[in-house]
Amino acid sequence: MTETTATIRDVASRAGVSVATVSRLVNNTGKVSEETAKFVRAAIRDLGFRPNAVGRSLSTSHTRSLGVVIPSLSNPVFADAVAGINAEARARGYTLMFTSTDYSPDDEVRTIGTLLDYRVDGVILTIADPMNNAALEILDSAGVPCILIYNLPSASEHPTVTVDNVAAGREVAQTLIGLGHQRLGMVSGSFAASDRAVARCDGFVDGVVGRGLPAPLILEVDFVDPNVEEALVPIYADRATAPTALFCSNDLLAISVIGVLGRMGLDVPKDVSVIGFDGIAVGTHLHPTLATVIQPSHEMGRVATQQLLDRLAGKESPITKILPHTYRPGESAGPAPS
Amino acid sequence: MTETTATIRDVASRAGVSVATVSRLVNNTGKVSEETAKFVRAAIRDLGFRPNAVGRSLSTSHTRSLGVVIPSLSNPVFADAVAGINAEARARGYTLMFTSTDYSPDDEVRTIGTLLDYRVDGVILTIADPMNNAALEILDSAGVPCILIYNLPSASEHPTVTVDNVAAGREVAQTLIGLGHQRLGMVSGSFAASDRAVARCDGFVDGVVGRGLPAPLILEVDFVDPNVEEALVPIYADRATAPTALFCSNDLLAISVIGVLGRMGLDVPKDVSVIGFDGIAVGTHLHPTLATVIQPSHEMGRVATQQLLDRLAGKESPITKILPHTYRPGESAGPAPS
DNA sequence: ACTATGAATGTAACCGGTTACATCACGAAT
DNA sequence: ATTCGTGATGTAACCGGTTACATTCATAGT
Repeated sequence: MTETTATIRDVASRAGVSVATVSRLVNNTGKVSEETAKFVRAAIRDLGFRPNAVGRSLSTSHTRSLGVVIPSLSNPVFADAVAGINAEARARGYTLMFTSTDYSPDDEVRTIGTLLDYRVDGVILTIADPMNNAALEILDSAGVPCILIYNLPSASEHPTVTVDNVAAGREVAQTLIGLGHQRLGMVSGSFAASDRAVARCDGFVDGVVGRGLPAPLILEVDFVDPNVEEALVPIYADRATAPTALFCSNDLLAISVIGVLGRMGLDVPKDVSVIGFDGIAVGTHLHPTLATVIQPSHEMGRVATQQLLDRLAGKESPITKILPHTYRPGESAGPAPS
Repeated sequence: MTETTATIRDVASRAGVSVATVSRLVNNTGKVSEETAKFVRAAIRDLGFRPNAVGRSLSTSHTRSLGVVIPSLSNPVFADAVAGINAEARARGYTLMFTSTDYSPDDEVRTIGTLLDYRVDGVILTIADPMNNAALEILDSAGVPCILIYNLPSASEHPTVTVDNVAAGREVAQTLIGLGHQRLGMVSGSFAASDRAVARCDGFVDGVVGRGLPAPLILEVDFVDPNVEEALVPIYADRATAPTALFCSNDLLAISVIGVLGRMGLDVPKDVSVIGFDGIAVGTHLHPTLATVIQPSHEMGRVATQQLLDRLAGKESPITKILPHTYRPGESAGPAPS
C-alpha cells in the first residue's frame, strides 16, 4: 500500500520512453504519437503517477499557489472573502496558502516573508494600512504581484477590491438623519488597524456635519477584544445627551452594541438606533434584524482572485475595483425617540 | 529593486566558501568556525538571502506545510478551528494549505489529491463521514499522517479531536425535559453530510425516549442552503401538536429557526424553546441569547495541530481526544408553556 | 617521530520535474 | 539524387537546496 510514489522516471522506464516524452504528454506540450501515448498512459495508470508539484515548481519557478493574508477569521466578513477566493482559485487550478495576522503589522511582514519563501505566485491580502506598509514593500521588491481587498485605494498604487467606504458612511449618516436623529455616534474598531474604519468614519462625520448637525461622538474600541460595555456605559449614564443613533464600523461590533444597550435597559430601536457595516448573514436572523451596509464579500474575494490570476496568465494587470454596496434596512434602525 | 533573489550558491561564492558550509550555517547542522560564519552571515545579509523553500522541500522531501480541509468557512465554528490551527502551526513554523469542500465528498478527494501533489507533511480535516471515506484511503495509501476534527471516533482507526456528541445530545434532551417540555423536535443539517449531526440526534432521541416520552420529531435540512421556513411552517400550522422545544444541530441553524419562529408569530422562549450547538460567539449577543452546547473549536484546532506536529517530529502518534463540552444556558430555552 | 582523532571544509550526487537542443526517419520539393 | 521540412523522440543540463563522503590540517597520545 505504502509504495513510494512513482516519479516521472519510473513512468518513463516502464513505458519504455524518455522522461521528456512523459512530460510532454502530461502537460500537453509538444507532440507525442498516439501509439506511444497509449503506453505512457498505461504506465501512468499502473503506477498511479501524479507529478510532484514541488519538483515542477522548482524547475518552472512558479507554484500555482496564492498567498492569502487576512486579519482574522473570527469576522465572517473575511471568512466569506476567503470562501470567494477559494472558489475562484480552485476553479482555475490554484491552491491557497493561508494565514491570519490578528491585525498585527509584525505578523504581516513575517507571514509575507514565509509566503515568499514558498514562492507563491501572487498574494491577496488585507492589511492595517496600505500607506507605507512594510509587507507591501517586501512584496514589491520581490516582484510578486498582489492585490488588496477591503483596503482603500491609496497613493501606494496597489490595486484593491473594495467598496466606497466614505460614500457608505455618508449614506448611513443621511439615513439616520432622515429618521429624525440629531445626536449621533460612531463605535469603531481601532483606526490604526483599519483604514476602512477610518474612511467609514470620515464619510459619516462628513454626512453629519454637512447637514449642520454637531459632530458625532466617536468611540474607538479594540478589534480583537472590543470592550463595548466599558465604552458605552459612561456615555449612556446621561441618556438626555447620549446619541440616539449609533453607526458601528462592522456588524460584529453592532451586534455587541445592541446586546450591551439591551442589558443597560435601552431598547433598540425605540431608544437607540444601530446600523452596522458588512452585511454578514447572521444579521438578518437577529431580533431586531440588523440594519447594515452590505459589502459583497464573497464577490470581492472572487474578483480579486480573478484579477490576480489574469495577471499571472499574462493578461492585464489588476486595477482597483470599487464594487457596489447596498444599504439593508433592518429593525435596528428606527425613528428617533421624541 | 527587483534583483533576482539570491541563491545559496551566490552566497557561497560571495563569502568565498562552499554551498555546504552555507547550508550548515543556515540550518545549524554541522560545524562551522566562527571566523567563516562571520563572512557567510555578511554575505547573507548583503544579498538578502532567504532559502528557497521549494528547493529545500525537494531535497528533504518534507515541506513544513499542513493541509487543512473543512466543509465551509461560512460556519464560524470551522473558522474558529482554522484560527486555532493557524495559531499552533505558525508557532511551530508550519504553513497552511487551505481548502473548503462545501460538504461535497467529490471535492474532498479532489482537494486531498492536490494537497498530496504539493507534498504537505500532514492533513487536518473534517469530512462528511469517516467510515469508508475515499479521501482518508488516499491519505493512508500515500502514507501521509492526518487527524480529523469534529468527526466522530470511528472504526476507521483515524484519530479525531472532538467532543462527546452523543452525550451532549442526551444532555440537551434532559435539560429540555427538565424545563417541562414534552413534545420535542430536532432540526438538523443533512445527516449524510455530517456524522456529528447524526450523533447529536442519536443522543437526543435516546435522552427523550429514555425518559418515556414519545420520540422527537426530526427535521432534516440542507447545509448549504437550509430552507428552515419550508420545514417549520407545516409543523407549526397546528400549534397544539407541534414541539414546544427544538434542538438544532448547530447554532447557525438555531439562529435561523428563532428568526423563522418569530416571523410566524411565535415567541422564543415563551412559545417555543430553542437550543443550538457549537457555542459560536455571536450567540451571546443575540436577543434572546442563545442556549447552546459549547465546543472548544479554537482549542480543538490547536490540539489537533499539536498532535499532528508531534507526530511529524517523531513523537507519539495522534490519538483521539474527546474535549469537554459545556452547556451554556441562554434566554432561548425556557420553561414549557402551560 | 608517528599515528589516531576530530574539527572545518569542499565536491558532487541527488530530490523530481522541465525543456533547449540534438537526432533520426520519412516524404515532398527541386 | 539531394535537400529540406516536419514529426517523434531522446539526452542532459538546470531549478535551489541538502548531505554523504572525501579531504585537509592541527593537535593529542604513545
